[in-house]
Amino acid sequence: MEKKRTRAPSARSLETRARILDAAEAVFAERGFEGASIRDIASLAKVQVGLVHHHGGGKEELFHQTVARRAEELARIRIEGLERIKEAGEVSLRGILDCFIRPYVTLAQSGGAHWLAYGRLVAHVSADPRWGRIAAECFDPTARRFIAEIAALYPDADPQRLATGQVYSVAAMLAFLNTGWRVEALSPGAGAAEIDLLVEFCAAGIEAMIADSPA
Amino acid sequence: MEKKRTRAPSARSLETRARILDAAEAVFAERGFEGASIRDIASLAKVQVGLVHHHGGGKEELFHQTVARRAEELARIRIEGLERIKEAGEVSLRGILDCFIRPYVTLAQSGGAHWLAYGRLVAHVSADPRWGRIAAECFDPTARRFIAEIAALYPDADPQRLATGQVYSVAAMLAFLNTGWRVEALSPGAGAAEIDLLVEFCAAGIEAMIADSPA
DNA sequence: GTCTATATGTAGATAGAC
DNA sequence: GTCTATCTACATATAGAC
Repeated sequence: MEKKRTRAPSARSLETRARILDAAEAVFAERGFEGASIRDIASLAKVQVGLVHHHGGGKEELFHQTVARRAEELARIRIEGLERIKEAGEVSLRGILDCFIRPYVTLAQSGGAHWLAYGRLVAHVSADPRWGRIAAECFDPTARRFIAEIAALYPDADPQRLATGQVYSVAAMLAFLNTGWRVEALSPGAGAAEIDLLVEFCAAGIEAMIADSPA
Repeated sequence: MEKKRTRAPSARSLETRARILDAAEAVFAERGFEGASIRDIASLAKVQVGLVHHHGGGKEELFHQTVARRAEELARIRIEGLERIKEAGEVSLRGILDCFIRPYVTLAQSGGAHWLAYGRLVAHVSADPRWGRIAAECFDPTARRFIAEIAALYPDADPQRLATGQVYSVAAMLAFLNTGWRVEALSPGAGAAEIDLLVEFCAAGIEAMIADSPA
C-alpha cells in the first residue's frame, strides 16, 4: 500500500530534503554504503537523526535516492547532446562517445564538489554487485540508448561486442574521474584535452574490437 | 617496536591462518570492508572471534594482508610471462598487455572461487581512495614495470599518456572480471577469445592515445 | 515536519583461563 | 594457539511530544 499523497510539501521541507540528500551523497561517496552512518549524514546536513529516516525512508532507500537524483539529470544532458549531433547530421563513434563522457567529466571538474562526489558514489555502485538493481535502473536505459546509436553506425558489428565496449568505456571513464593524481595536476585548458584522449582511447578500442574477426 | 620472532609457527597455526585469510577474502569481497564483520569471517573460517584478531591483527591489518597475499603471487606470474616474451624476442604492445591481463582473468575463470573473489576485492580497493596506500604497495610496482616495458617500445610517447592508458586498461580488466553477465555465459572455448578482445581493446586504445598529437 | 529520547542489535577489541 | 566471556561503543530505527 503506497503512502497517499495529501499535499504539496512545503518549501522548508524540500530544502531540508535536498540538504539531507547532499549530505548523504558526500558521506556515501567518501565511505561507501556500510561505512557511512545516518548520524554522520544528519550531522553534516545539520538535522536530527530522525529526520533523515523521515525523508530518506531507511538507509538503503536513502542510498537509492542519492544515486537516482543526479542520474536523471545526467541522463537528460547526455541524451540532449546525442539528439543535437543527430539533428546536425554529425554522428560518429567519437561524437557519440563524447556525448556520453564529456558532460559527466565536465560537471565533475567544474560543476562543484557535488558532481565529484557523485563520481565516487557511482564507482562504489559499479564496484559492488549488490547494487546491481540500482545500477540497472539508473544507468542501463541511457547506456542502451547509446549502444543502439553505435549499433546503427556499424550494422554488421556483433551487438554483444558493442555492449562490451560500452562497459569498458564506462570503466575507463570512472577510472579517469576517480584517479586523483590526474585531475589535481590539471591546468585550466588541459581538461578538454584529457577528455579528448579518453574518448580517443574508448573509440579506438571499440573500433578494434569490431574490426577483429566477427564471432 | 616489532614483535620478536621466537619460533617457526606450527603447521596447525599456519593452516588456521590460511583459513582465516580465505574467509576474510570471501567476506571482504562480497560486502566490502565496512560491510564485512569479524564475526562473519570467524564463522566462515570456523574459528573463534578472538582468533581472527590474533592472526589478523585488527580489521584493517587483516584486510591489508588479504589483498597483499594474492597480489604477490599474481605479480610473480605476470613478471615471469613478461620475461618469457622478452627472452623470446617477441615483445609487442599486445604481448605485454596480454602478460598483464591473461593470468588474472584465467585464474579468475578457472583457478577456483578464490581468484574470482579476489577480483571483486581488488575492485573494492580500486574504487575507494581510502585504500590508496594498499593499492600503491601491492599493485604499483608491477604496473610501473609494465609501463616501463611499453615505454621502451614507444620511446617518443609521452610517459604520462602511457600511464593513463595503463590505468584505463586495468579499469577495463576489472570491469570484465566483475561483470557477471559475461563470464557466466561463457562456453569453454570462448574465454580465450574474450581475453583476446579485451587485450585488443586496450592495445588499440593506447596506440590511439599516443598517436594523437603529443602534448 | 521537526525534535527528544530511547529501544534493540551488533560491531571491534581484549582479558584471562587452558 | 585456542577458546570463553565480556567491555565499550555506536549502529539503525522508532515512539511520541510539540
